[in-house]
Amino acid sequence: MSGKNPGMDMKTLRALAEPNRKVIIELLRDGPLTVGEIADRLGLRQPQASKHLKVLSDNGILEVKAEANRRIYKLRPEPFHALDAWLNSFRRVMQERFDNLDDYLRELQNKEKS
Amino acid sequence: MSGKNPGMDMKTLRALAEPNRKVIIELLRDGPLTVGEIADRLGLRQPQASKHLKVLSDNGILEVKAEANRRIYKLRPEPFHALDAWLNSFRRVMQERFDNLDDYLRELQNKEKS
DNA sequence: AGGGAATATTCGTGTCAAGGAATATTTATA
DNA sequence: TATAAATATTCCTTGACACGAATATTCCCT
Repeated sequence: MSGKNPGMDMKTLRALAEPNRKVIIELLRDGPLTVGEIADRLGLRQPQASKHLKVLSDNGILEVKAEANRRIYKLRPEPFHALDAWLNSFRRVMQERFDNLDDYLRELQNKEKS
Repeated sequence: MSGKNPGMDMKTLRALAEPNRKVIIELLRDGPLTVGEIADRLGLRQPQASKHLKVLSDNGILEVKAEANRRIYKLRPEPFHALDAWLNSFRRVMQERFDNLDDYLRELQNKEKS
């Protein structure tokens, strides 16, 4: 009941774990952009840019607004909140005040008595 | 100078973006474990577990301590700090007080006057 | 209406990584 | 010392996916 996990989506992680997509996201940090602009700044050809943008949208990381000819992509906050929540479940790890291998070793010793 | 990026490692993201490895990490959140324990709790065969653990160690996410027969794996705090720092660079996005598509559209309009 | 942007989609190809099975290595134990 | 436990490594196969090139679609403008 209390220890319910944030439950980070694999979709999000997999979508972010690609170099070009990561750069796209970092670009969009500073505001929405069109496909063409993104392709330009990344040195990508338009089709590849579109494909990556599709992956990112399909996974809920981006949202699109059609403005006539152009499609304007922007970041959605939700996945970042989710990632943040997940990351928070590692607070103990980050504070390094959690392990003490020694405790664990002692525990192992005990189990061996069976 | 001031706007230096956190510079999130691709290695870290790629390592996390695999279901089994993500579960491994979530397991180790609660303390160090041996290969066998990890394999058991994940329903993985030992070789696969070892391989995933190798990927995670090679990317600096885990560290190993050899204790006789066993190898005890535990999380390293650094990559989580890095991820946290990177995520923080998306604060504006998470607060949703950043875009206003309208501003961008106006900007587009201006550029079109050339 | 027609030509040209801006964007999306399809298809084929190559690469890379995860899984399975088998084997090697180290250490404990009888 | 022989055997078993714990872990790592190798080889092979298969599936996913990123890229390139080409094409389709939608919309603007003259």
